[in-house]
Amino acid sequence: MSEITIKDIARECGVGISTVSRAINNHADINPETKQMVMEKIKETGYIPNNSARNLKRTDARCIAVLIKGITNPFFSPVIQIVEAQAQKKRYAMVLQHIEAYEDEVAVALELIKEKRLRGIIFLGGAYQHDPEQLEKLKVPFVFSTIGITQDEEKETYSNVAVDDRAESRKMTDYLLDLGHKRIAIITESMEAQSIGTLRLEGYKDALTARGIEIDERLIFEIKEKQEPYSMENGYKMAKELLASGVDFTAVFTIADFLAVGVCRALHEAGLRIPEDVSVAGYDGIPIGEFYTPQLTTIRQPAELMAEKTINLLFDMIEGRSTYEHMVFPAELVVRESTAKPGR
Amino acid sequence: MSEITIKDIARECGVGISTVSRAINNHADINPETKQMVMEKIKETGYIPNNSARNLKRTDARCIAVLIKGITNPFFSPVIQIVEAQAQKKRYAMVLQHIEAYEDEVAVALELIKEKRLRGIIFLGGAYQHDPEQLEKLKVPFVFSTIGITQDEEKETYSNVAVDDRAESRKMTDYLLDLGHKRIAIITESMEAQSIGTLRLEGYKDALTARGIEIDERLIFEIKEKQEPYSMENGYKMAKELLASGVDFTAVFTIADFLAVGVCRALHEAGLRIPEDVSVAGYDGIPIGEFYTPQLTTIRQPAELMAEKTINLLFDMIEGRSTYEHMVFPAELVVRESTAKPGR
DNA sequence: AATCTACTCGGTAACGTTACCAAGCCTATT
DNA sequence: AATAGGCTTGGTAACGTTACCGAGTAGATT
Repeated sequence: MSEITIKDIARECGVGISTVSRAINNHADINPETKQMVMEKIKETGYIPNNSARNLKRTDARCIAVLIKGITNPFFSPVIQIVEAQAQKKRYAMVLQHIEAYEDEVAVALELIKEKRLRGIIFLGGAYQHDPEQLEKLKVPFVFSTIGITQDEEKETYSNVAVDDRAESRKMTDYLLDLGHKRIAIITESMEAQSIGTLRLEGYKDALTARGIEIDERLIFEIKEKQEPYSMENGYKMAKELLASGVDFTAVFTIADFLAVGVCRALHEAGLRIPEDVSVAGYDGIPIGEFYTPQLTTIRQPAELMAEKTINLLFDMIEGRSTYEHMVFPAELVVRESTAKPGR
Repeated sequence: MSEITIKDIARECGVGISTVSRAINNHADINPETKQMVMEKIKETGYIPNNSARNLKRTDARCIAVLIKGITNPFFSPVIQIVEAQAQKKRYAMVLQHIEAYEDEVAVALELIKEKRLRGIIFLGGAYQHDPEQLEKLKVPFVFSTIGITQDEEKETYSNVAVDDRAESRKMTDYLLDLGHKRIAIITESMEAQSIGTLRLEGYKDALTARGIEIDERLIFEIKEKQEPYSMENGYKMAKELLASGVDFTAVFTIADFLAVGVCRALHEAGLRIPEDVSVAGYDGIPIGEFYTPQLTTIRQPAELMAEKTINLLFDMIEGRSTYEHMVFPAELVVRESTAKPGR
């Protein structure tokens, strides 16, 4: 049962273990013939180096991690792929760590750094506020991606790549207002979760107050569900609540496309036509929005571009070309079939 | 920059490193007071044990891995969550490894086993045929989940938890035939990929031949795309091809719900009504099918149940209560809005 | 008073690998 | 002929941790 080690290979080949190590790691100081002989033996025996031992000794481990909160979000999918591709190009390994909504991403990151010899971390999704002292402890370059930006000036201690959620949310709300909608319901995350949802709600409020429209709390629907807030099911449930409440509205803005899908279904079941009777707008720009009927009006985040900038920024930090940076990307208002002028 | 180690803790506490190790690992042979003192120091200094060193020495690592091909599949999401929860209950760590469609899952698994001291592996998605010799090398219990079952008797060498894709696919085809459809187009994966797509196509053919209907190759559309075959976009493209081909059909059966969504969109754009003009059926039972308009008729796999059985089976194997088993679960034909009697 | 047991604890040898140093051999240079 | 320097190679000391052995202390038993 005992595993085969580098020593076994060395013995079988009649060389020293240093030589085997050199063969494996593409070191310069080795005779090509010796190297080939060793490599053949390795392939023959099916030997695989023990990475724990490697990481223990090595000084130049090339490994980064991506920490994801909520793996279901299809928005992350291209991000992961791009990051992985770029990492591979730089000959870095990438580990993917999925964490639950209630877990503390920074604590998990700390463990991860020790375990692997991590050179960098990318955070996907999650809270936008962290204990600076905790972050300090990471001691490894890290980039928050898609976590929203705040107005705080103390944001100086970390890097992030994001969309200005508040401004983009306002953009969508302004668009709906421009269409002539006056009573816009919004379906958002629980305010307690310090996540992007909070910022998007702020943007909604900004737009209304800028036009002197009073904010009607009855139009704001908060999702209590903590586990997986951005789900179609939650959108469906909230829309049912909205309909049952009897409050007047001509448009629904959800802070995620998944929610919008659920809303559309609920409205459809209630016999309401979209967009003739009610307009529905989402946020994220996930693929389903393009193939749903009606196609969803949304705010599309430049996922691919952001992913590329994220990984590049991380490597810049790892290689000392940059300390930290804050990149804000413009998102795009994509007008499709689900929104129109109020019809009544 | 040097990391803080167990030695530092021992020195600071004025005890031996063995004592610190005992404190960390909840060993019995330690004075509760000493333990508390050490633990406080650890918390104070922010020390985190180096997992590489641990895994190198340890004999009882408690870690399993889940290997996923194609992370975007929402079908896997509940599976991962359930597996993780069960693992946690058993105090096992779980690592998630995402691999590309073209990668060899067994080879990746081999590396993973060495790196972490894996006690078991679960394969999600991927080919259903593997080199038995390669599998032999794993030397660690593993379970294939959702990879389809074959008729081969040489399947004796591994465990799997699956749905009888061929039979279920036939079930759907029979249902469409019973409705009165005679010309059913099928959108499937490339035959080269030895994946579930192949089995589902077989089921389709079974149903037709059983009724003496000749198989019309013009109704079979294979997705060439290797990267991410089960996408809405591919469904859309294939449906466009189907429409452009001018071949007659009254129903479309896709081997994945995502494909069905794309098909629906393409049909909608072509001015065809679902199900009045064309019936559309999917496979998988992902959430979007319930919230799409029209709601999709599909084959729903019991994902949660399968996940639970998978992880239980793996632990049975790890703990020696079982060697290997083949579990086949019945899937459910869910009839919803997207299918009806042919209308013409 | 002597022995025994239970409870603690420290020292040390691994675990499998890589980094580093020293040494051997050969060819080219002085 | 002697030295220098480039290629190769092997030996050995770490890396940070846990398993194991042995030993010390205290109270309980003979």
